[in-house]
Amino acid sequence: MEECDIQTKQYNVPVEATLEVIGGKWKVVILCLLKEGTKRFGELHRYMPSASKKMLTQQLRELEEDGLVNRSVYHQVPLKVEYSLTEQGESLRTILNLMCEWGEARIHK
Amino acid sequence: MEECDIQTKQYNVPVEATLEVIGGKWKVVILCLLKEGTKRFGELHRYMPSASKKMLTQQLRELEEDGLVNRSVYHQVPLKVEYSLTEQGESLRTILNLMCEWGEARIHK
DNA sequence: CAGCATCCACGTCGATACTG
DNA sequence: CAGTATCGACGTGGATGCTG
Repeated sequence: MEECDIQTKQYNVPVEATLEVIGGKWKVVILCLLKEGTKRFGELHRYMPSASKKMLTQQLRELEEDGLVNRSVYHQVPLKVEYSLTEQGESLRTILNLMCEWGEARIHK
Repeated sequence: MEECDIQTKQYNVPVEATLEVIGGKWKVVILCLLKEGTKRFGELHRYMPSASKKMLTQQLRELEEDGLVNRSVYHQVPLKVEYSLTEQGESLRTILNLMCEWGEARIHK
């Protein structure tokens, strides 16, 4: 991705700005898991086994850069890293909840 | 994509079922445009010029197959095709509205 | 106008192996 | 445990030209 300055970038449809940060392949899934509480890397990975560690790391890094997710490292052995929603991430809670509910409704129909 | 039977497919996180149908690169943008009213193919294309006709067609077809979008063909010359939300598509309106608002808030912050 | 068919460059993503 | 590094296959998606 080249330049992505959200301030200068032009959008014909405002929702494109939203997709820019949560449009990644696994991002909404990650956010849905984190809205239930802080989680460690391996824990996230267990919930989404079809995402490789590489993918998971990549998506988490981007979410962190965009200010939606917090990353806390505990320098102990074995290493421990925890992920959680930032305030920005929390502001998506309503949307995430609705998306989850919509999915459930679609499965059980 | 191979088998995608939503009834038999297992999801660790229910939102995956949602992403299965609206996770495509341009689907949410299309749905956001259609929630404002019926639109023709060319009209949609004008609102999202960075999506090729091929891409737009592909995404519309998938949305149609998943029952979110209606396709009406008027056999006149020149040909006229209109797209609109189905009832299933309408059930996403709240989510789409919130996503748009969230995007606008992020742009103007 | 609203597509479809074809070709092909490019980037994404998985697999594997290694590290602090 | 939580990653990083590297390689290479594959699929996505752009460009172009044609059609009902």
